[in-house]
Formats: sequence, C-alpha cells, structure tokens
Amino acid sequence: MSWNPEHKARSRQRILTTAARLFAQQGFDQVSIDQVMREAGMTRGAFYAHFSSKSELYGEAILATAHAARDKHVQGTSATQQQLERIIGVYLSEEHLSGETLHCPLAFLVSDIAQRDDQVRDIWTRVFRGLVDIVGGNGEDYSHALERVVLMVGGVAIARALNDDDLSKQLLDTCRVAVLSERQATSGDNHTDRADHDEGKPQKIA
Amino acid sequence: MSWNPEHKARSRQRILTTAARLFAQQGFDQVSIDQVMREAGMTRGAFYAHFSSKSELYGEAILATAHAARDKHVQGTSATQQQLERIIGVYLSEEHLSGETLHCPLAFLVSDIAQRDDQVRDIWTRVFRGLVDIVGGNGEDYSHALERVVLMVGGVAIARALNDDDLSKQLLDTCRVAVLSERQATSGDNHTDRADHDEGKPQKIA
DNA sequence: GTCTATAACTGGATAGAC
DNA sequence: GTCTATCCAGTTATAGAC
Repeated sequence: MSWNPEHKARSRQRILTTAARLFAQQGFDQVSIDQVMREAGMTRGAFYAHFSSKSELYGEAILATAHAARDKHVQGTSATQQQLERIIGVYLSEEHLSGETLHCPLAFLVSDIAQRDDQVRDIWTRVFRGLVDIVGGNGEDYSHALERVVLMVGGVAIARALNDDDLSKQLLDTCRVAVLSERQATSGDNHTDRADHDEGKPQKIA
Repeated sequence: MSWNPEHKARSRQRILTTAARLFAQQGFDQVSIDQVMREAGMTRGAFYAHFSSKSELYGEAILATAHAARDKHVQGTSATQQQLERIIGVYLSEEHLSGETLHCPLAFLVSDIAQRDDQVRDIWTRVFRGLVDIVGGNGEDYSHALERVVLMVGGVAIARALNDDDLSKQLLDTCRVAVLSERQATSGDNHTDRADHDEGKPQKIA
C-alpha cells in the first residue's frame, strides 16, 4: 500500500496538524514522537521519512499553524479594520484557551521557545513579527502595535496559566478592552493594503 | 557528619535556590533532580529527605523566589510610589532577561505552568495576584493593575523568547513606557499602606 | 540526613525487512 | 513509505548502608 505520490504529502500533513495540536497543549518535552505518530495513525519508525528530528517537527508545526490561521482570517494581503477587530475578539476569548480549535503558538509556547534551538526561535520570531504587522495595520507606529500584541499574546498566555476561571475571564476582558480602545486612541485611520510581509505570519485563532 | 538541627534547613535552602535558578532558566522538564542536587552539593538520594516529588520542589521554588523578591524590593507592608517605579524599571530591563540574577517565575514559566498540577498552578496564581496587588498600589481599579501586570509579565516573557536582541530591547522599552505612563493617566493618587496580602507575593527581579 | 546502588521505565533515534 | 526491533541515554523513585 501507499506508493502514490500524494500519499506522503497527506501523511506529512496529518503529522503536522496532530503535532501542532499536541505541542500547543503540552509543550515540546511532554509530547513524544511516538504519541504524535500514533495519533496520526502511524508508528514511530515512519516519522524519520518526513522529518529529521523532533525539533524540526516543532518548528514546522508552529509555521503550519500560523499559515492556517492567516489563511483563515486574513484574505488578500492585509486585514481590514473590521476583520482586525474580529480577530482581536476571537483571540482574547475563553474559547481560545480551552476549545478544540487550534491554539496560538505565540501565546501557548512563549516560555517554551526560549529553551529551544535557534532555528525554532527564528521561526517563532518571524511569526511574532507577522502578527505585529497584521495588528499594526500600517498607519500607526510600530511601538503601539507592539504594545497591543503584548496585551494579546501575554494576556492569553497568563489567562491560560491561571488556575482561576473568573480571574482568567476578567483578565481577557481587560486586555480586549485595552487593545481595542488603545487603537482608536492613537490614530483614527487604519487598515489599507500592504503587499509585503513575505514570510511573516499571523497568529493562531479559531 | 551533619546531625545538628539547622543543617537540614540549610540543605533545604540550598536545594531551593539552586532549583529556582535552574527551573527559571530551563523549565520543569529539562531540569533533573540529579542536576539540582549535584549543583547544591548533594546526591540524588538525599532529595527525598526534603521533598516528596519534583512537582513539590517546583512549587516551593516558585514561592521561595517570590518571597525573596518581595523581601528585597518591598519593605514594610506595601511599596511606595518611588519603589514601585524602580521595580517596574528593573523588571522590564535587559538584565532581567540574561543576568545572573534571579528571574521572575511568572514571566519565565508562564506557559510551563499550564501543564502542571493544580497545586503548582495555585501557587503561581497566588504569586500573580501578589504582583497585581503591589503594582496596583491600592487606589486605582483592579483592571488597570491587571493591564499593567500583563504588559510587565507578557513583555518579559516575549522578549525572552524572541531571537532578535534589538526587537527584544525595543519591546521592553515600549512596555516600560506604557506601564509607567498608563499609571499616571488613570489616577493621580497612588501608594499608601495596606495590611493584608497574606500569602500574595510580588515578582522576582534583581 | 546523606550516601551508593539499582529497579523500572520512557525517550529519541537508527537498522533493516517488506 | 511504513513497519518491527533494537540501542542507548536519561528519568523518577526506592532500598539499605553509614
């Protein structure tokens, strides 16, 4: 069985989506290659036909998650103002924390990344820049975009760590209000179209 | 050797400070009990005379770090306005990221905590509330204190993950300015004295 | 209280059959 | 390309000597 050309690509995709989910929920160390492959319907030996190491899989999974989120939430080259407000609302929602949906590797893996090799950290940094570009639109200055992304990514990361649902909810609400209100406080004009963010990716959401 | 009553307390303290440093730098999984005990000048077998599990050590190390930071930076029952501004400056500094100094478990372990058991997560949540109380002073409303702590903890966590020193520095600067300026924007009066924050602990800094 | 020694297990990674 | 079998390094935890 399975010598047709597209079979490998499908297998790889199954491995990636499974790994992305597991890594986001449990981090790098607590996910085993065996676990990923079993849930993807294969055995451990087959893994090395697709990736050369666990670390490479980790980076590719982060990238795949970011691509999927961008394709889902940003059509064309840039998000409109309306799309942007919706993204912020979904990102800073309780569903983002506990749903079956995919989770943002920026928030869910932030303190996992500092321990990883340069290749993985470069990917994460690129994805981070991609989200700043999207959230910043293009008109406002970079610092304000950075601040809002810190409230988004930091807010979700902290809300997920807290062992108190009420406090988590209050914190998400606070961050959502802050991100949305700070936007209109700094500049009235936003959105438009930009053409270049190359390999910059947005976050992960629904 | 070593049957005097204080010897055990000193051993425990050495284990705790060693563990706190290693955990903050490398996370729960990548630190072994053997490594902690060796660096503390003992062998693995001795560990279980002090703690019943690695997870218990993890929680106690977080708590010990928070206590040490509070004792160092907050004298009396509450921080003055001047102390507070200094704390924020030190917290959102490059030295906090890479120095030999102790690191804040809130920022360095934020996405590590979500994977741990309830006992550890409760401790982390308590320490988080402690920092909110300190940063919030007492006059301003809780939401603004939450927002500023998100900028502090989230900012440091993200700056540590980024593999680009310039961007890290810019992000820390942005967060520092935002935390300090947002404070005076919300309420003119701050600081005073409060008597109860019980087990709430501040962060970790210098 | 601290040590050595070891049990029982799981991890990533490779070799070779099909 | 995927499988089974295996190697080897590392983990937590316990038993028992001193």
